[in-house]
Amino acid sequence: MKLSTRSRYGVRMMADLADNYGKNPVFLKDIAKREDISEKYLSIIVIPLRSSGLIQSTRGAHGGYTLARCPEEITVQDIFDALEGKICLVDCVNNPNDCPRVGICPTRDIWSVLGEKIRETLKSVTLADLVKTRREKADNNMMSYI
Amino acid sequence: MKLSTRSRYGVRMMADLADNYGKNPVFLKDIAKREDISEKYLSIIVIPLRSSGLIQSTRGAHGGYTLARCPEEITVQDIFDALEGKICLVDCVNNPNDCPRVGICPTRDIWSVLGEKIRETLKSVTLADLVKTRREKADNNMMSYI
DNA sequence: TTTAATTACTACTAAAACAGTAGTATATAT
DNA sequence: ATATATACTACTGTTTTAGTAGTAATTAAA
Repeated sequence: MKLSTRSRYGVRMMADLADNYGKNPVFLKDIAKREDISEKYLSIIVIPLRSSGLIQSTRGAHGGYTLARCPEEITVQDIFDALEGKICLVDCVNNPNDCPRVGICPTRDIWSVLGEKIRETLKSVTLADLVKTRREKADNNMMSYI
Repeated sequence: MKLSTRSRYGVRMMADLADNYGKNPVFLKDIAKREDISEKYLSIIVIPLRSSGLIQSTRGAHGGYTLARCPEEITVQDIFDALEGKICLVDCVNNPNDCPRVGICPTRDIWSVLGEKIRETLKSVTLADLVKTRREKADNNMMSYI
């Protein structure tokens, strides 16, 4: 079980946008530079984030991206939904009819519960939380130089 | 995020063994038939289960597999450990030195927490639990015929 | 109205992971 | 001896991942 770079980069991108919330639109180029991610790759990842309504874009010179809602109202779960589709560990959880063993299988329930726990956890973290820890970490780094 | 068939089949196989705990060793052939999984494939999956000490095997005619401990003392987490290695959603959680951004990255903490939640959940389910739900489901199926 | 800067979109590709299959070797009860 | 099991190694087709490449469309500003 590994997280895809797609999801991880997506969350980092969103955290970056959250850190710049309330300011001018942010260029993909700058996010890519700050987060050390290929701009081309980010330009693919950004599409589902936009089409799912989490961010807004402005084209052309002085364009860029901004969060569509405030950081408090966007959870990591929202980002996963946009980038991975509904997290579903096993098909039979969402499509019981696909598997003839559903009625007797004792393991299906675990995957269902586990998926729910994951969603729950991801839902409990907002972009505002991420910004907060990012700034705390930045402060700590500053302090270590003094 | 999908679970691999490897892990899922492994858990089903272990649940099957748990259901036969205390009896004679179980043939892979029979597990494969009952669980509707390729015997050849199971024969690969079974190896790490054995080498990690979760099951014992007897070779030759009248051979087969048995649980090495009682069903109450084997968790789904144990099975994942054997089949997937320690669940690690992102490398930087276990190997902080691999990523230069560890000191400032606000997302790493989430992956760490999420991994812990997953482990916690998987650890809370024992093979005995699985056997119990399996038998309950079997009973329900019986009832529906009356 | 041209130009530079930016997002939007489509297609392609190399590498890795996944899900198995095939075949042989080894052990053991009868 | 033989039939029946596990043990082990190597191979293979498919899918997913992690990108790259190139072009089109849009817009602010000179």
